[in-house]
Amino acid sequence: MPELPEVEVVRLGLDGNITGRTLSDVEVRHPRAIRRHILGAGDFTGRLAGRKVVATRRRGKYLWVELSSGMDADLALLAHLGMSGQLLIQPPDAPDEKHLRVRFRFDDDGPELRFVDQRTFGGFLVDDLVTVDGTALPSAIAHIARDPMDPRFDARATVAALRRKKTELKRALLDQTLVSGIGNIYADEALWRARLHWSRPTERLSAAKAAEALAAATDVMREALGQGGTSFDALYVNVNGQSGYFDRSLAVYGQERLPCRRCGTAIRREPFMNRSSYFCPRCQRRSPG
DNA sequence: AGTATCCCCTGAGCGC
DNA sequence: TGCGCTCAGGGGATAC
Repeated sequence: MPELPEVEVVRLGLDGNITGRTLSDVEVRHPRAIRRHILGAGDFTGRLAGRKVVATRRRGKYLWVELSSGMDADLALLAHLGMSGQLLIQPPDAPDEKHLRVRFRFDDDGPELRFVDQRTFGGFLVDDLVTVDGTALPSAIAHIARDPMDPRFDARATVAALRRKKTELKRALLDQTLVSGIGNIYADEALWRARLHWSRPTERLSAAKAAEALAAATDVMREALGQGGTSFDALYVNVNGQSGYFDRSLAVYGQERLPCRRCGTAIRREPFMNRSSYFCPRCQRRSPG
């Protein structure tokens, strides 16, 4: 469940299901799921056993759980879902999923947490918390910018930073060190709302239009969160395996050849960074106008 | 230093 | 049927 709304849906599910519980056995079923934990599976499981989940957090598309650690320094279990990762709360006797990569058991023998990930782009690490700009973050994501749902997100500063870049607007919106949480779906939706073409050079963008694009991204992600996120298929589900409904509200993403909701022109798809950009060729011109 | 491309993986859908 | 190709809500590691 990759973009901000989907990750937040997962975080909320984790919060209600594992906060206050203590980890016991952790089973790493696929090494790629912990490839970013440099010290390996033994260290990973050893550092988690006996730790209690005290909070769940998110920045952009990353989420983590803060673990009580007694006398030690504060620790976090950091997760990224990649393209196809799911975090599921399951009864211990539920059959293993085909792509089960990590199983987290708790000392109450209650429902377990499972990481299921078809493409293995997602994964975990146990990390130290550091303070960056007044906020505690796992050190591995110290470079990730605040996302638009962060109370301390600075829209003006982000607009200024965006306009200092020399790149295409959509690349900037996807740059997680500039603003985090926006992915391919919500970038396209935001650009459509702001009537901007994905390839608009950032240096030729007024502050007002940059602010509009950013506000549109914020709005569309907030709306998507309200609908439980975007799911086209069973890959994108909450911790209980349920899909969100925002796919019904998408104006352009995945809508190639369908009429634009504003002007009726057929939505187009263009190659973009080995993926796609969807846009309305009439509402979203390459040049200002 | 900042930006752009490559690459990691599995599976679904399509044309032939 | 099966093969080969394209495509998929990501980001890090390199290359320029």
